[in-house]
Amino acid sequence: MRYLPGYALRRAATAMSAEIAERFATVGLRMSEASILMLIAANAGISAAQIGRALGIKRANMTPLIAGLEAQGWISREARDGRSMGLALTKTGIHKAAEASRISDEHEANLLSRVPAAHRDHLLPALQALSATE
Amino acid sequence: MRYLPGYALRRAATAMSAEIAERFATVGLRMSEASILMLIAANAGISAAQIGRALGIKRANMTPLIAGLEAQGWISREARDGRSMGLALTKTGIHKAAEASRISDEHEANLLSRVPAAHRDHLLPALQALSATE
DNA sequence: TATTGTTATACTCTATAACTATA
DNA sequence: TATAGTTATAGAGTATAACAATA
Repeated sequence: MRYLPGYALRRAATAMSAEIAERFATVGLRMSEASILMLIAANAGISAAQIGRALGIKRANMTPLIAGLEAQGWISREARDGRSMGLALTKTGIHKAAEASRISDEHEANLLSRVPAAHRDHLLPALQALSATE
Repeated sequence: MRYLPGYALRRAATAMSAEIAERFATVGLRMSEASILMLIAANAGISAAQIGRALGIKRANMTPLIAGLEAQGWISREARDGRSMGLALTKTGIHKAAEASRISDEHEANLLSRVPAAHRDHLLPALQALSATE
């Protein structure tokens, strides 16, 4: 069973997700929260719906996520127009997003270091071919 | 964000898992059920605890899975010793496992076909390096 | 003591449906 | 009509704790 690419893909993703989730947890973040903070850091004023589309999170599931980040004092919301809110990081949110970025970078570097050099440069393009929307 | 291997890994695994889940659903199977049926097909007499270890499913979560497969009439249980049960496929279970195998094979072939030829042979060893227990 | 199977429970992620307000 | 945000809800997957019976 281990020789099946699809199976190996799920196992590797599970293992790597568990690893970065554990790293994010050390600073009190879940993976979704860390991803959202980093996305807002790079795109101030982005809306919840736009984040959902970028990260593949349904609108209905964004609501409690955004509310939680706001309750922690990490993001602020300001009306863009009558129906959408622009999101931005607060001062502590900027710090939190920086922690998330540092952890993400460490994780990505660690991940790549575990792939034998002969295969390393092939991993990303292969994975991108699989998640390409047809 | 798309250029991060860890992120691409999660996205690819999510996309491929959704695809095979949809394929399995056409024959009334969930991914976990299909995996268990295929594992029993290749290892008659295996126990629930052994399956759990092989597939990364906790013992406590195996119980309702096995009960469901038995309720469908796909597997039978026979005492191996006083505390463990050997699992085997019934006649309809053999048919169901064969359907699962066919779907799995089709999915794996389709998956590989989507990876550019230059990267194809590198995917499996790269993924295996990531899920290797250290 | 360790393992098997079990029950109960809970958390996360994901999904759909329905609603209001606005573009 | 389509979009944004919200609420309620449900199904999976996964996790721990505890227990009885057995190895």
